[in-house]
Amino acid sequence: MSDSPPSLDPVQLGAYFDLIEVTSLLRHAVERQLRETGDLSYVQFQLLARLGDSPTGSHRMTDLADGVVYSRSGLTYQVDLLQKEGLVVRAPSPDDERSITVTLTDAGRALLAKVLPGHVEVVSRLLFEPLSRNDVKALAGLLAPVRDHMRSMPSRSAAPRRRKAGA
Amino acid sequence: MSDSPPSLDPVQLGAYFDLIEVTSLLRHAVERQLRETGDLSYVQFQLLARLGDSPTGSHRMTDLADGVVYSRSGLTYQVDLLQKEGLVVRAPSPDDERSITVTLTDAGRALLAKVLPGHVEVVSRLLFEPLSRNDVKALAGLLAPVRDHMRSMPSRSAAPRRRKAGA
DNA sequence: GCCGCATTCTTCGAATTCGAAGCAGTAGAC
DNA sequence: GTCTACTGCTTCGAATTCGAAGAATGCGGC
Repeated sequence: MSDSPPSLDPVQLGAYFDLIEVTSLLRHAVERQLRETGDLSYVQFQLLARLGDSPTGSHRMTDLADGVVYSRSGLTYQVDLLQKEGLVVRAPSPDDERSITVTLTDAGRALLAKVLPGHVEVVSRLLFEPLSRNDVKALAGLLAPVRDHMRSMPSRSAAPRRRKAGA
Repeated sequence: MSDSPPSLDPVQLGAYFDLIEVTSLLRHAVERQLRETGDLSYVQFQLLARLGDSPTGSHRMTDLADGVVYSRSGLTYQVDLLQKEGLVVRAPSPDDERSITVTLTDAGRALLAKVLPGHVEVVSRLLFEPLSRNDVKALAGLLAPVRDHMRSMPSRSAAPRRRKAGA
């Protein structure tokens, strides 16, 4: 009951607000650049980037969705779009017939290469310009544990599917 | 023109990715809590919170939109919803007939008070649990300049910004 | 005072987003 | 082998989001 303070202290509040505000602004700016340069949304870019980072150039649908924190159905929609543009290919997984493996095509890799410089430029200018090398190191050092912590938290509504008329 | 490096160094990349990932996860968790506790979306909560923070309990539409980094039309839609629920009221601005002043109602303030503890709880648990007091201080110290920097950047093909410090 | 242009908010259409429900494949118990 | 629960993906409907265009007001120059 009284475990959690009724409010955050001012420093926490500031950090929280700034975090939300900074990423909102950054996302906005990045989105515009991606739209102009390669007609991509941010999610689409994230997907291509993740695939590009993979040694095999592919990932399962579920892993992609979890990776970019997106709904399954939303991912289906986005991968549909990317496939229509010829940027990725879908193929059934060899070891598990249920899984779909999404793979980056050459066109996808090319588009990624085309948008990347501008993307880097925006992020550098907006996010990193006011930060020294040590600042960035400190920031990374602070955020990594938070990310791990969040990823390790139970999903809080991991309610297993309900049986109808159970009980 | 080719001054910008072709890529970010690994530390920068890590900080950038973690930033995006952390806020995505946090937003997701917060959104669920708000939906369950008060049937509010994150944007709606942000709007109520901003109004609640204001000494007068009100803001102009434009300032709200800029504050939460949202499109004008999107804000119109959201304020419509909030007004239908009786959480805010719209009134023409006294000094500028073009402006609409949005004001928090008692019901809005009550709902805000109702959801706030749970909100604080989620943020504390997810974001601040792995951080020491000094960590939080450091994080706030790093993000504030970035926020200021981003806010001061020209919007890159948007309307000429109108900076107003006073109020 | 009057005109041209900027600012504010809304309406509109199109695209995206999510959750719930459904289908198919897999794994473990017996 | 067969049954039951679970996982992975898609379809579907409803709600949200944005940008462009439109209507109304304010501002500056003349």
